[in-house]
Amino acid sequence: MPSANRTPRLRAARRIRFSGAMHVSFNLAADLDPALKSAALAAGLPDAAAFTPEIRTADPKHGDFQANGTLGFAKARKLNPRAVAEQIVTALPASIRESYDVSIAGPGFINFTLKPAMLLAWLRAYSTPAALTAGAASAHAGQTWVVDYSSPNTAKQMHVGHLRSAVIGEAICRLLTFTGAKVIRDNHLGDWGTQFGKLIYGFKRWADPVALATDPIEELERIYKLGHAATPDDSPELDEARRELVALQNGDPESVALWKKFSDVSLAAFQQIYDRLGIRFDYNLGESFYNDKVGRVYSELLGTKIAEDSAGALVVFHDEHPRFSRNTERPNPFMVRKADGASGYASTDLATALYRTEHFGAHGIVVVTDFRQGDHFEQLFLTVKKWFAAKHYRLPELHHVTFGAVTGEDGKALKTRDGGTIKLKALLDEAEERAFAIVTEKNPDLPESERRDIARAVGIGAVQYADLSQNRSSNYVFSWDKMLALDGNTATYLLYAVTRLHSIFRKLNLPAGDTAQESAASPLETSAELTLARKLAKFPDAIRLAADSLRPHFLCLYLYELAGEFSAFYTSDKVAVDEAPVRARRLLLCSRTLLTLETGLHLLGLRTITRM
RNA sequence: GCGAGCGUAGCACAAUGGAUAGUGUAGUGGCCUCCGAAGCCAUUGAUCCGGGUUCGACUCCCGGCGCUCGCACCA
Repeated sequence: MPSANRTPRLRAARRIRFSGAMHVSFNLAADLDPALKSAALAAGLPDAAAFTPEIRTADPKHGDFQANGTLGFAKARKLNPRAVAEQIVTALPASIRESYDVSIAGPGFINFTLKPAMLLAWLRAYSTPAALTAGAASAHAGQTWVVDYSSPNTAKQMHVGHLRSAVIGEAICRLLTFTGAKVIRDNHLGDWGTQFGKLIYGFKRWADPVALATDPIEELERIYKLGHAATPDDSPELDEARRELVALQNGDPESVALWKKFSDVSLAAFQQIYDRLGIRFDYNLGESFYNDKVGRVYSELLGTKIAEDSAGALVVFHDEHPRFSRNTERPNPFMVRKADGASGYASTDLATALYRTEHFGAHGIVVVTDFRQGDHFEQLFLTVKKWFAAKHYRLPELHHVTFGAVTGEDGKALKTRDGGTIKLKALLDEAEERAFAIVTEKNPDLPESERRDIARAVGIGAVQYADLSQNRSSNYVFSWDKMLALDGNTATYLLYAVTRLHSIFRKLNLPAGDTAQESAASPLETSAELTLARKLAKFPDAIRLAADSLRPHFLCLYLYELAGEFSAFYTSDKVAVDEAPVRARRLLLCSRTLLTLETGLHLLGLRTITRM
């Protein structure tokens, strides 16, 4: 029987070469849509040109992908959906049949299950960070996106309410970069406005040089509170504070020097937080930067008759809109210039949108703030659209990424002016301390410096992940235990999976994610291997979902499930077995899982570690 | 008053109009002589109420109820 023995081996060898040479799409589901459309035409279905396959990733118990489109298509034409599905499936091109097991289920769903050989071909094709990046980079290739996030007020410490914008914004930046965009990170600081009159007023009276040297931002915050308390409405003190503001706006050297000092001190303090969160802005173009750019906004909005005078102020009504029309009980106009001639944040935001479009050539602008500013940004975007259309400026995509406010135990939003808010620095410190205690308990033999480093990654990661893993636009109540949880669907679980993977390669004395021995891999076989491989091949879908919707929690969910499949695989299938082909294919899975988890976690802004 | 967002097990969350609504945590019961138990396996438990659209609704529409927030010179 030598020939019978020989033939399959030859075929297998050819198969591998063939798989290596043929094009394997990064996003596998993308191949199904055109294939089903042409199958519908080839099957001669009535009105086949109108058929849309509606490809979705499927519940794993049904397969990898499913086509839902036959149901609606058949019903609308009084056809039997299962019969339609059968005609389409029969007409499917051979390439699809080679890659998938195809079945029809229930009322007419078409299910596609990737064949093990196709899974392996995909895993071989996307084996490096460069391959993943190249695969993902088509979505926003050649585009420039400006992301406006964090954006705290200067002269105040960041508190827990500032966390969400910073963490979500950074993850969005990384997702956009990964999908091919050139991203400009812009910190739109609140560094201009009436509060600086009060701050200078207070500074001149109560500044403590010693405190200013040791903890400047704390001292500035103290001074501002004093200044605010000392200048009640209609008081002569408030008039004095206003004079300070006018002096600043008129360029009085002493006032400008003070203002500059406040900004520098604040930025330095913010950067300490940003460093811990892995954030580095390209620009810190705060409101002050647009101070001399609002004049053009006024004249162009007036010239195009988009803005009008109302009670002495310059405002924009959107009469076609139910809420922003002048014809409502309590009109809510977009206030471009106040009656006293001063600019507000509407005018600086308009100037900002123009600057980002003209100077940065933005294709898209993303602003990350909590939902309370929803009306403002809706009005802003409506106004920008009319303005840019009237002046024939190119209109970028405008996105307001909202999220719920962080509230206290009473359900009320935390506010800076009230005492008792939790400082962001204190939160991060506490996170690291809790993580350090756990690391020390679990792994007391590691040197302290390494335990400290691990605690930073785990503790900060827990805080980041807590904010990223939920989509909710409703508020959430701040809780130390919730924010710093280290069990369950948390960063800890994902980092633990990463460290186990590193440990496997360490034990075998192979470089992390080693791919050298993969050619020896035998076909995927066990249930745990196949389940893990299927999950790995869904990475592109998770990226697409998260990047398209600007919702990082889709990526969190995917990574958590991937780590779960890995943990199950790790428990049931030993990697370091003696049979070389089995070991090779399991190491291939480990290598790819490590690559995917680390790539995904870095996209979320988390730092990964090799031991914990 | 007008409007927006939210309402899913005890608690905290998920579900791009699809199949038996998923997970964590807490509870219960198992699993370390064996690549790391910060883990794995099993199990109890839920869509605010009432209509509508759809072959199919947590999801879309209408009407209630509840919570949070926004509504002219603060940002």
